Amino acid sequence: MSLMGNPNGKPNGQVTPCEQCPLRRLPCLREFAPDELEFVKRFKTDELHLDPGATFLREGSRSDQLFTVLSGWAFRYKVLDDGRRQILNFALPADMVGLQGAVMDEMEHSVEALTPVVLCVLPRNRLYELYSQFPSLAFDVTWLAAREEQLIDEHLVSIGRRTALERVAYLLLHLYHRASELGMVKDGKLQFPITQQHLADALGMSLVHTNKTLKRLLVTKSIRWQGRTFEMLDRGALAELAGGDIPQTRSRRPFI
Amino acid sequence: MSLMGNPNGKPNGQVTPCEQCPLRRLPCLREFAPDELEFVKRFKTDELHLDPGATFLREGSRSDQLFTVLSGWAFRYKVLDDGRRQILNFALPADMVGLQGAVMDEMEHSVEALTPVVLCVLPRNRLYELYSQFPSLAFDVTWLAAREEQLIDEHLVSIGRRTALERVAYLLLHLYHRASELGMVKDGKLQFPITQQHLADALGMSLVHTNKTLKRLLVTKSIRWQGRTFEMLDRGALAELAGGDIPQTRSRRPFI
DNA sequence: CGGCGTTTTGACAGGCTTCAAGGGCCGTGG
DNA sequence: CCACGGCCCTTGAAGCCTGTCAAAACGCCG
Repeated sequence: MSLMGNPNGKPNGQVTPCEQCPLRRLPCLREFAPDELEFVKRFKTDELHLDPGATFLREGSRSDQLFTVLSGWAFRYKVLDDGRRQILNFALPADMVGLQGAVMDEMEHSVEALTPVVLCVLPRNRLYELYSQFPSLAFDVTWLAAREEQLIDEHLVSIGRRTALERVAYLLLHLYHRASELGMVKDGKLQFPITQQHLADALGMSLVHTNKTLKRLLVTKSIRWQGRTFEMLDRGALAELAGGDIPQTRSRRPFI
Repeated sequence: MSLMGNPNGKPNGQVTPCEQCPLRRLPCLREFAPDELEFVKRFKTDELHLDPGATFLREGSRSDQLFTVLSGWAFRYKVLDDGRRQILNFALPADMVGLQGAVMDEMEHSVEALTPVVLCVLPRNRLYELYSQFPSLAFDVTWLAAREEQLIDEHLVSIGRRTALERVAYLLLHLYHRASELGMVKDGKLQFPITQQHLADALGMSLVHTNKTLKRLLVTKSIRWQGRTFEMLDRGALAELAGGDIPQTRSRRPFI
């Protein structure tokens, strides 16, 4: 795999042992059984530290590995020939990235880091080994894939059928909700590494109109967003504007 | 599972033995190994025959089974409180439906038959058994999930970033392409069970504008669409209007 | 201080939705 | 056999929503 455009890609640095994986501390994630943990330890070949802006998976390329996000934000996207960009969704800690490339031929989308990102590296050619030896983990991979599809489905509804204001409100609510589950929210405040251009490209809107819509949202005082800090002031009001709150995931979420 | 609104749901009819499964005749699908076939035979508990319009998976409900489409067309969709509908994608033969519901808690979308549909019924509570005993089949399930996500990704790009004309052209090209792989096209002609309302709901456009855009497309003479028959006249021209042809799937596609 | 990426604002054109109404096709029932 | 209703397709008109163009303000960093 190449890390073009990433001045700071540091493969083979210190690899955090899985026992101390930051993800294992998260209450929203399920625990590994001892033998699973043992297997995953051997499965993790490397750790990657990326700078913001680094594209670590590229549309059209073949990837030899798949990743789990250990920390930081990233986003999946596709671009058309003339440069139009569509952000498909955002990847946060505990999200798996690159499964499509691992299962199929080549990547059909790219992934870029928004913040400094730490990735757990899993070798693509051993994925089948995981399926053979640990069906429970294989099931978890499927769980993760199914959940991601669910998120995209909801996103599709937004872009297809929601008004501009609803779209913005829903996406912000969605991201806040996910970050909150991961313990990234303190006092209703969240470090938010997204620009309005990202928002626009995710929502299928122009930058200008995104900005004006966001302004309309801000005067409702349901949220505050200054600099890189996002603050939830009135979740109920925001959910109202979004046309409904986020559906809860009941089952215990796996990670690998 | 309930089959509300389906006057003709015929469970427990004659179940086609897997050896004679119509899908196995398709050259685009991979073969089962003998022991896989043996297992799948025991895994298939039933066969469901549905009428057009039957909703066989419903948003918000728990489903005890997942399905493989053996024949016919269906579509996945979500509706907002006020009735706005978004079609997420279309399901054709060899597509798996309901995996989200089988892996997670409850369905986040509904699925409705467009034509008479025959479904292969697989019990949800035995999915883990499949994962334990046949990692190769488990891998196939993941493959199918990954591919579906890929299709939705592309759809998301359409809705978010393509013009109305490009959207219509791309979706028609996409459906034609898939139907073609499945041997449903003869002489460039295809039985097309979709109304303009379906197109509109899939593309996130109004019915009126979909109609007018379709008219613009028809005068290019790249396609013909009369009654229930769709005919491809100039695929190159259509691909041009769509802003690119469909990316080919290289790896041999599995089905279960 | 200068440069660059991001955020803001205004103006304007046109794409798209909505409202409205008519036509065609087909199955049902008188 | 014909009338009727339902569903789908079609078309026109009006106006809002949204994209594009342009320019300026802001904030951050070397």
